[in-house]
Amino acid sequence: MPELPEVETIRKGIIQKLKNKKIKDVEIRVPKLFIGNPRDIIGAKIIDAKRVAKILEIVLDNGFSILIHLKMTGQLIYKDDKSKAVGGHTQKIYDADPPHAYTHIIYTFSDGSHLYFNDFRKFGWHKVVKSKEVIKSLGPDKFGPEPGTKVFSVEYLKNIFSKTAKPIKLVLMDQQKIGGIGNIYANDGLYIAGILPTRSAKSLSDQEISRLKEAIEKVIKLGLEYGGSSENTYVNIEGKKGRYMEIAMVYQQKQDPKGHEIKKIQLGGRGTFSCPICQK
DNA sequence: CTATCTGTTCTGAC
DNA sequence: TGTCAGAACAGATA
Repeated sequence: MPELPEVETIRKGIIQKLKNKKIKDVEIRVPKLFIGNPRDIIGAKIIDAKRVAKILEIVLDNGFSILIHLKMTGQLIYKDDKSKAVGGHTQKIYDADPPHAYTHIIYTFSDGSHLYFNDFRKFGWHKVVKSKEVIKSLGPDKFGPEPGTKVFSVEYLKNIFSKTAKPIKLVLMDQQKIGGIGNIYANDGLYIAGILPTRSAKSLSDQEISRLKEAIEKVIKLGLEYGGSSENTYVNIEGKKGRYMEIAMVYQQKQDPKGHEIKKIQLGGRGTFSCPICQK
């Protein structure tokens, strides 16, 4: 599932492809993944797409929004009647042209085009809520500031880090404290900053915190530039993969860019990668 | 075949 | 109230 750069890439795609489209119908094949009343969105027009951390919000012209979380393996793929979403020859069903066995929700627009939601693990969800109640429905204090915003300052980080002895990597991935960072960018961000993922958050010096802030913002920016990471199933709205993994420094790598051997451990149940030479 | 991974986050036990 | 394993699910990989 996407992290901030992946979701942001999809958000841009939605604006590009879906703006001003009218929802004619929605087919819900797996009811548990769709929360809310489909009647609230049928006949409405898409006017905007926003993002809260890793959650997408599709804004409609009738006062409702569709919130979408893709979790680990969710995909949103847009197809008009003539285009093929996924080019070329594919062996796996999951990479095939939707709809297929893992397509769980299908939006049909009045011009005959479709938006397909695929998710083979079925962790993701769609939820219809009033646009005004988006924050309320997600939980007002559930998302910390996002990298790249004014609130995401060295001062803010100093404050939250000083309060916990947990490994720094877990704090970076805690959505309540910081919004949008997942496993890939946490690993690579710490590498760029030269800080070991296991370090206790409160042990970071002011200088390290400032380095970490810059590193996180840099790695998120790289993710955006490369259209996200496609280690496994992530694709953008046109069904294309992102290229961040081509430049990933430690995440899922055997060696860092300098040829040092990377050490892999488990931290909070997640694969954690670091270079014992470059990170202290 | 078995064990262990996987871009996330919520829940329930202690 | 904080922390942590396990759950939700369906593969792929060694």
